[in-house]
Amino acid sequence: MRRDIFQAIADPTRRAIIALIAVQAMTPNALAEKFDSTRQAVSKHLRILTECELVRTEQKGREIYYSLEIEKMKEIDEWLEQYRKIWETRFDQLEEVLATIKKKKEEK
Amino acid sequence: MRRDIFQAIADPTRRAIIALIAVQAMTPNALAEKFDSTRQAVSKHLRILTECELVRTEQKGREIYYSLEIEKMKEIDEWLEQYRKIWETRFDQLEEVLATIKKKKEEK
DNA sequence: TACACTTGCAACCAATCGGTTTCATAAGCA
DNA sequence: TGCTTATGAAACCGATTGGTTGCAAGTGTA
Repeated sequence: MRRDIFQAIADPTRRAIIALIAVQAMTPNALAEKFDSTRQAVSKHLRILTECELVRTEQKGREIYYSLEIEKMKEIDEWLEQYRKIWETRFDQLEEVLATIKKKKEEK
Repeated sequence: MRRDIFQAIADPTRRAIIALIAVQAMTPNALAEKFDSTRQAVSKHLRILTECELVRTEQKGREIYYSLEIEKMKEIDEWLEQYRKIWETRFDQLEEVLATIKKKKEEK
């Protein structure tokens, strides 16, 4: 199935997983302990995260360590960029307005 | 129903709506013309966007203009901030490594 | 080899999602 | 006052989601 990073971060449990493995690599079992749901449910989330290349895996014996593919997170940042431009422009305009007000005040 | 901004941007049609109304306020009818689905489907998306306060509405006669609440988009930026820190740190570390390599080269 | 542990996958299920059609309401216009 | 236009809400539907249980495969260990 075609996975999308925006769909991946839509679920709060997956965002929590992302936050955890961003700090340090973790096994599915260790992750599952942090949540109320079963290990299999966490495993499903990890599969979704894997499908959209948000995580990296490293096998160590019979354990598999999952860690965050931070580069992929930049995709969200890139998407956000167009909107950041807008709010920065608005902020600049606001500053301009404030500066004008201040100037007028000083002229009085 | 409790709405979440991450859930709101998960759908590609909603992201397209966001992109359109970021540029200029639009009516549901005008928006629906841009998509293959019905006006009612677009209306549903607008309701979801409204529920999580991502859009602002302005009634003009019998038309309702929808525009983007850009401030709300900052929430995503704030969430992303923790990860931006990570990739910027990694980038700094990479720069450091490159600088060291360069230095060693020059010492030869 | 036998057993315990870690993991992924398949089957199933209730809830939600994104879409449709139908209908009700409100505003402009002849 | 009718008629058209713009919109939202409700009812319905198939697909998807997030969860479960059960099972199979691979790895470490006594």
